[in-house]
Amino acid sequence: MPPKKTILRDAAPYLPELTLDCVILSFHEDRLKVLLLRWKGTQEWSLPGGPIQRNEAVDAAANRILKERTGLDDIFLQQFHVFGEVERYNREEIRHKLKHLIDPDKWYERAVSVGYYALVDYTKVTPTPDAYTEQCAWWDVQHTPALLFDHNHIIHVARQALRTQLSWQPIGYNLLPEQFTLPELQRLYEAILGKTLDPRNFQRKMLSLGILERLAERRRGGAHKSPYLYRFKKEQYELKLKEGNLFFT
Amino acid sequence: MPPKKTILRDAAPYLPELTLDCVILSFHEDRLKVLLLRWKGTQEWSLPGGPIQRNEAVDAAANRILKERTGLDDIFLQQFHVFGEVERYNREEIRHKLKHLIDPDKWYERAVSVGYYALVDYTKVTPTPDAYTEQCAWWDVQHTPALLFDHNHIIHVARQALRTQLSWQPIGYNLLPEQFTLPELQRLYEAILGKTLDPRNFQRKMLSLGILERLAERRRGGAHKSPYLYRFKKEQYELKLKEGNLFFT
DNA sequence: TTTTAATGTGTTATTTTAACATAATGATAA
DNA sequence: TTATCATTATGTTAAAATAACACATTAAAA
Repeated sequence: MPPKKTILRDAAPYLPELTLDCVILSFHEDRLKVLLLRWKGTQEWSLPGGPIQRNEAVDAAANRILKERTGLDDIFLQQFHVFGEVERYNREEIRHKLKHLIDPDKWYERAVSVGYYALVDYTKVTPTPDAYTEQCAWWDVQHTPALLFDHNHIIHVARQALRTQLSWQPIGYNLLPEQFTLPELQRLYEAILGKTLDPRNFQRKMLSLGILERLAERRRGGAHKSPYLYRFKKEQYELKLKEGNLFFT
Repeated sequence: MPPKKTILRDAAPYLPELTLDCVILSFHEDRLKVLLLRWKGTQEWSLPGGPIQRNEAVDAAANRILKERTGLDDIFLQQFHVFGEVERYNREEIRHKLKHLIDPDKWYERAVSVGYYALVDYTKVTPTPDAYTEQCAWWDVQHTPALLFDHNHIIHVARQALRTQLSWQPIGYNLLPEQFTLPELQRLYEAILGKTLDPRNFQRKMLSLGILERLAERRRGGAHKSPYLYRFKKEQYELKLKEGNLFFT
């Protein structure tokens, strides 16, 4: 491989050949949603992501991207996999689809990507495109379009990781608004686990963990019996997480 | 940051600023062991690891390093964390300690490292140093010396990951020789979990999983009642793993 | 006022776990 | 040759967790 444009690359503020991709998930109308970007002048979508600055921790870069795309700070963000294959995707195809947007030399190199997932409150996000894209929107994670790069695969791996980490991570805490009902929490767990749960057993188990506080209010407006509102007792929640005692089947 | 030696670096067969570190674990005399390297002309130890080739998958690089240090192929190898801090360790200190061995310019850059752990059969390993080191040896994971770089920290994180993944990974399968006794398997689990288990309950639970085959032979030579030998039923083991049903408390 | 479907609470049988006891074994020491 | 003793194998039981059920309550809509 001949050296090329080396001065330019090394002068760049970014680490070459290392990127990250963020699977930003939320929960809305009983569905898991993922935040996607549409590239300028195309109908092509991809995950948010990008390169890492030379003087920036990888975790910090993930937080920066999360902040830029959602407006949110201090959010649960978890690295879940490194995508380090040489031929992660068809680079020629990307070069063709995005040729009007990017420097072909810059994007033609093999890159390793660190995958992160973030769990955010749908109602608090302001989806914001980046310099290369013109639309940022939530997609039902079950019905994403064919994405650029290997991003469908990355989403798949993220969801697997989320399922196995469900017991050790503060998952409800970040995906739901501050106040929520038990049926809402149950539907979140069902969406992540991909199976239905018995509401009576779910309720008993959740409450027995001692991490929920029932409020005086109920959620009004539904067609039927109005459910109680709850919020997480933050200290107890984090205690349980440390103990690894939120295992859920 | 001024550009420097850019031609040289880009011509290099390795990805700049990306490395990997391997926490190679085995089990011997009831203790978890980790494979460490001693650097030439020093008393300084570190984990095996190194850079990734431009045309090489990151997983392939980990397998290459594992093979070079142990002689083993086709071994369970799991990436567990990306160490992406800017100041992972004191680079000045490393530069001083290893100044007789390395090009200071090359090693003075910030690097991101992908952490892997491997679980190997102690009896099958031939510890082999690399070009920079003159000794490769097993250390009790509880009593490692102060290591170079952030490698004590990497071992710590690897052990945490191993504990939480104990239920979903084929851990016994790789850490033990083909034939083993139930007390040996129990002591392995105790070493990983860091706590003692009740042998009666352990035995019943293990056997109830249906992944062990009892052999006619017993292990002779112990001072007391000779225990039965077992081996894993590979298909059943992998089935259980897929189901995520090896949870162990 | 009735209907309807979602919510909250309750019951029970089964399974799993935790805690504890004891018999069998086989080299070693007496 | 026999007794000793630590280790292994197997057994028992109470407590806890889980799974699979039934049913009363509620609030909007018909």
